[in-house]
Amino acid sequence: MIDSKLLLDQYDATVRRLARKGVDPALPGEARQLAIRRLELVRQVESLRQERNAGATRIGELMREKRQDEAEPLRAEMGELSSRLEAAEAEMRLAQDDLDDVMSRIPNLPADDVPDGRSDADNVVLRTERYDPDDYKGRDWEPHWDIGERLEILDGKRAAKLSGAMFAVLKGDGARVLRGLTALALDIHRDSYEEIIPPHLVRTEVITKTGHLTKFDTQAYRLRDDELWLIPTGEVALMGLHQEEILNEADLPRRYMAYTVCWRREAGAAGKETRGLQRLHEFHKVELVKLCRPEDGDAEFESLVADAARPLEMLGLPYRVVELCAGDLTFSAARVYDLEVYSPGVDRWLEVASISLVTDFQSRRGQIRFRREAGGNELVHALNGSGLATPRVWAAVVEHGLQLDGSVRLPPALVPYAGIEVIKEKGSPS
RNA sequence: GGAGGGAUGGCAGAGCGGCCGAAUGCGAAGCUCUUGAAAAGCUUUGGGAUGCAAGUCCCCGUGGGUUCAAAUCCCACUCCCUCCGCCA
Repeated sequence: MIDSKLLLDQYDATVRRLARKGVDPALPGEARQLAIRRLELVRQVESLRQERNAGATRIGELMREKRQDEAEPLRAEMGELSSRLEAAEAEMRLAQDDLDDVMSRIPNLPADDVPDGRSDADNVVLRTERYDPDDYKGRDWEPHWDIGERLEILDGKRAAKLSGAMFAVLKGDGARVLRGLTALALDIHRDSYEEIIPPHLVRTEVITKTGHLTKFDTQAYRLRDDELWLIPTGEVALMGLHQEEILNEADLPRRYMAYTVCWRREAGAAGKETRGLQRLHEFHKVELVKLCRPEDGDAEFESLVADAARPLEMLGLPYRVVELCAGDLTFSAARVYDLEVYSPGVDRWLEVASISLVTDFQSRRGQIRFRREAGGNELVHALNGSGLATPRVWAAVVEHGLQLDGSVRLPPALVPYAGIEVIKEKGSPS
């Protein structure tokens, strides 16, 4: 949620900033009217309450002085006032609910230096590392799902038998590669991020306040018999950690990482772009989250991008950094960089990490604050990014490792973690 | 799943329907004293809304109710703890 005061104090500028994200001005306009209405009602209610309190105190005094006869008429008067107050309070609550409802549909403001644009076509490639199209000419490349089935490390048929489309079964060396990737990622960040193993089921309240559950976002799976949700990303659990807390300024920044399973309903049919491990209902991910002071947000963002790129560097994968334009930013982000790895098997860039500067958008709803040493409490700024999203990185490692004899050579950095160097076809000579 | 107990400030822990945003203790911060430290003394020490400010208003797990007036009485819910059962 953005600060509703912005709609009262800096309306025009706010509408302009939201417009860059493609928000119809009618929405902030409606919110502004509701905010004004709420303020009027708050003032009205408070003055009525002041009157009531004064009257009640007076009655108390009269009672103590045994002046019943004087108290009685006042008491009748106060009864009447109280019912007026009750009505005003009910109206105020309604106005507050209406305002919250509209505010929850307004996305975060884009950072001012985010490029203009409407869709992913307007995103900006900031840099490309280790990619040369010539490297991929003159030989055949194979998509990871074919390699996986051939080497018997990925079993799409049985995954479908167990759970349906967009699920995966990894076997043998395939499973070891996944386990190795997560261990690698956790090790890389062990000195700068505190590792957390959170619950994978969270309360409605927690997932709502992270902005991952809204009226139009039904990504998350819900348990039938309990008021709990399967986390769609570790971010939900990590951001939930400090909800309703006031941290000390000296304790910031907080940097957390968590290796979790992520579940997403991914409403919409399976198809060409979801083959293999490209998009799954259930996958494993190492997530990075930071909470920091507002003034440190930009620097923390830059270092988070570097941290997210580090595993790709170590694995020797060609990747590029893409800055999302204002119109393509996610709902709660002020700035997003995507890391995309080149997949020779499908000849596409696949998003393997998304790093977001969320500013105070999530902490406002979750009430995650910090106490300034100079005095006063403020909302923390939050950032999140993938430390390593296993399925797509798994796919990239397998596709890039493909050798002319059909086997797959793992990147040297992964070897100690996976415990193997080359994945060969079963029964082939070793 | 069954039985009982509880929820008040950073923590512990009082709180007759009005003088209670709330005693007291601990913790923390500042100051005094001291060569320094400790000890002692003094002071400060929750969150939020509204307002230029003074102030006013709200918050004692959450939501309702009774009342002129609720931390205090009533109802519902949630969570936590203990014991029993089940269990990796």
